[in-house]
Amino acid sequence: MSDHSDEQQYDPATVEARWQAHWEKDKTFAVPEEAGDKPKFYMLEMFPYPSGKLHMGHVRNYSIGDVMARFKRARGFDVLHPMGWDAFGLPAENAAIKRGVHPADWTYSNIAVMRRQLQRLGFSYDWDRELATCDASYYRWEQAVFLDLLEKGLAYKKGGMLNWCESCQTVLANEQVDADGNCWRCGNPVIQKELEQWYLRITDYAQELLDCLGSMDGWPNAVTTQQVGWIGRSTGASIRFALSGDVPDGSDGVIEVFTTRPDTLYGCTFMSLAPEHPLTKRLAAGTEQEAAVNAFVDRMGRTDKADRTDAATEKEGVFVGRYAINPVNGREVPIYTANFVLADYGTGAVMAVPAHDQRDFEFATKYGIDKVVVIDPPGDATLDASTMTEAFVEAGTMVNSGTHDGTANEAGKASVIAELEEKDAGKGTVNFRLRDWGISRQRYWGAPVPVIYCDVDGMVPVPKDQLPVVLPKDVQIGGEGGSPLARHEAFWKTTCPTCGGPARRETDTMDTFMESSWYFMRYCSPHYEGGLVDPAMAARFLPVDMYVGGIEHAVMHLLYARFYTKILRDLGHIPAVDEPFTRLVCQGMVNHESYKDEHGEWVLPTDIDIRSEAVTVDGKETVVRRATHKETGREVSIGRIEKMSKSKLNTVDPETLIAHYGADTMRLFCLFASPPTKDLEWSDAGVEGASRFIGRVWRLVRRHTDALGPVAAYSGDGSDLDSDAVALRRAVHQTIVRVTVDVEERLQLNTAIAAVMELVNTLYKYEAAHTAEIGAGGVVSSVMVEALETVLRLLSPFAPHFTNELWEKMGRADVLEDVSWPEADASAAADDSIEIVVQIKGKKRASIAVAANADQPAIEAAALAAAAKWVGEAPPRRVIYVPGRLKHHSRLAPQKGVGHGYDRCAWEQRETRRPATNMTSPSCSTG
RNA sequence: GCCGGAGUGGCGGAAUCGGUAGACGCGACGGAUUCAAAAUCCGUUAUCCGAAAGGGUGUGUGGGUUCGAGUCCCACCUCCGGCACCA
Repeated sequence: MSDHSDEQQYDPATVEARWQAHWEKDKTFAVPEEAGDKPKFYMLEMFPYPSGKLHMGHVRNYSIGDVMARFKRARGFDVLHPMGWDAFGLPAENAAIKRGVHPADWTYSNIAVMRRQLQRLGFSYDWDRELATCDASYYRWEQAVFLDLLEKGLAYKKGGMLNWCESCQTVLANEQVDADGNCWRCGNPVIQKELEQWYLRITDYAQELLDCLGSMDGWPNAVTTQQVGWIGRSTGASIRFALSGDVPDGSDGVIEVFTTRPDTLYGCTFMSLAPEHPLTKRLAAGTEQEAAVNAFVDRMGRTDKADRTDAATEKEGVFVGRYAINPVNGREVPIYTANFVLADYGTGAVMAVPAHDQRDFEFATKYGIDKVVVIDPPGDATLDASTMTEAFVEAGTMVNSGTHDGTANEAGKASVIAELEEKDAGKGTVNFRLRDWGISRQRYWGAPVPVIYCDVDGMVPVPKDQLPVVLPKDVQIGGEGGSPLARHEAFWKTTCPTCGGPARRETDTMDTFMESSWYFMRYCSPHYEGGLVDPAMAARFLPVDMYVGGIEHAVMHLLYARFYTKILRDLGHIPAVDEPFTRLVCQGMVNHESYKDEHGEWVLPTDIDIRSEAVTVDGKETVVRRATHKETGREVSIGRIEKMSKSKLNTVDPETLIAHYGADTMRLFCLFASPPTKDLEWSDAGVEGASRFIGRVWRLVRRHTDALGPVAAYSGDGSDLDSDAVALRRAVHQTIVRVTVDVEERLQLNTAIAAVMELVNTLYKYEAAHTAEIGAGGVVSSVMVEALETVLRLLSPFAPHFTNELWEKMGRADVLEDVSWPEADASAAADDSIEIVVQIKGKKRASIAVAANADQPAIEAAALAAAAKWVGEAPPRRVIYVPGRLKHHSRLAPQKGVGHGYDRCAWEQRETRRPATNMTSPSCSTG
């Protein structure tokens, strides 16, 4: 009610709106057109899918990025910090089916909502660079690149068994099927379906994609190791086995296998083909096995791939009725087809060595096939195939292997390959687990593949001057299956660019990961008409210096984007860029407690009341949190802390919280509650704490602006200050160092905020002890102003609204976005007195305060005196002096003029303390 | 099974190069202010023994290296993430 308290009370809604309007009007975050003297910094966060509204994960992701963008700006960089929309994709189509909204309308209205939410959070984006991947002005360049890839043979069409999601009605790339064989997006089971589709030859780049990982120091280990595993390089040999007997139709009489164990070739006793291998049925044709093989292959074709390739599935197979000849020992081995052999890895055929491969062992045991030992364990032991219970897969010495006998098996790999090469029956080779990237999607809401089919000329690329192939808006989107484009005659009916005759357009659209593979390039020159990126702007801004996003994209988006970067480099668009993202930060998940009622149903956090109760358990008093339902009053059980998800009803809505607390509070909480790379546990009490801190700073600054009016910050050398003021300045300048290191080097934003909180606590104490002096307007006032200004400057990247408001209230004419990052004054930050901890045998026994410039003998003397009680009369046997140890700054106490421990002195006096007669110290001896 | 990551007070988390474990925040408790409450401000808060001074114990478990270990080494346990019949 009183005007004074209103003035002291911080009102986020009005203050934040004011600054957001200012940034928008002023285009504060636009990058200068021309590159000047400043270095560039390209700060990027993964752009969102416009699903409807922001969730907490977005708030956290973008808060982290915004701190870095604003910090780098203050550090003197030209910061490129764009935002846009990953706007193609299935949810738009599903919404259309469910609610009758057109995907475009749904998408653009979601974008409008989410853009407003982002602006409401005060992020420092250059909105003039905003892009949406569903705009034809964006995807036309993707289509142009596709045509280049087609020309170079890097894009091709191939039929085969594909991952198909029945629920999404489309194919999926291998990366998009999770470990349980479910769709990455909808979670429904993925089945196999025979289809033709478009692929990009990512396998051509497998080696480079792998090689570069080794030097990508700015990426988290978790991501690079995942990518290494996904690429899955293995070295071995390809070996040609000739068929025994007459050669069946359609075969050149040879079956090639890939193995990583050429050293076991002499132990090969059969061969296994994938059921889908082109020779499987042909080999069986005309033999008495024909019917059995056909039945087996057909049955496998109907079996779910996830089940078939589950390691727990029992191995089974059928003899195909023919034999192959082992090229090194001439042994005739039976050929089987087996369920566990994968058609799309290696050649789809494997040589089987049951004694040294567990899968082959199980298969051979089941079907009574010979086992031949060719590797014996190190030492004198020899293996007996008839008594083995499992395959011997470890290193050993080669036996039964002709001239290789006695060779260590590792060396034998090379010598067997040499023998194969000599006999022209094989060679050393490398295989990758990575498969080509399937990019066709049988859906509407994506970028059309720019290709036309003509009965006369076959597949004809759309001429570049006819791009873009625009996605038509007037489509019938229904759930009846098949792509809406395939039912849209005006779209697919066209004429052949070559012969002018009637032709049909490709109705597949591209995987949305295509768009997200190069959007960061388009941001460099989003309105450029001459190509996908203006070469000058690409040269100026690429690569991205820091990229922040979720780890769920470790092998999908992040692998595709790396591949696409290399493609575009080789096409000449970005000649100097090998890798897109110099530093990658994967932020942790946002988690929240989950709640269930007595029926085991999930309950919303907003529907319950939580209270703490003191209870006595086993005579010990502890605090227990209990929850009750607001409406029913029934007890609700507090469950595990889980990732926020709609299904568990444990989400919190950013919009509501922003309306209540303001953007600064939300940002501060997200950044303070845990370091960026770790999971964050949502806590309403924690949000309150962040809000309280802002209020605390607000009141502190307002008290002084009211009392003092504009006062210049202290600029002297400290010689005119008393010890308390010197100590205060020391705290200020030490905080500058801490925050700078935490943000710039460690990306430890939580401790950066904690450091400012400490400084604010110190200021409160100083204020209480020196009210009169501060109000007097003299040098002490200016020291206080220096401190307050520093707090605002250090806090501005985290909470830019209220800091700007206070900056203005302090009488500053500029805005914090134009104020450079504070520089610490080394002499002001230096301690005059430091605390030394004295350890005896590693235990802390005393601590002494010494002058910062005290030399070692003086410190040792003081330490000895302080530790006299422990050392006794005899001199210590050994003194360890550890200079220059910076310890945490937690014990700052400016009023007392006590510094903090930079040095340490440890004492050891093993023998003198414990006489040799002490039997409990056998290791001691009298010197 | 293989590959990553993590385990620290009642809770979220600090501890930068092997050198004072528990910064900062939350919660709790006490005090000030208030008619009262909220808000705010101040203080206490790992644990055990002790009136205190002081001391013992303590970073998932068990060993080891070191004057000294949350931090390094060895062997485990638990949880999270990824991959998994890739020959």
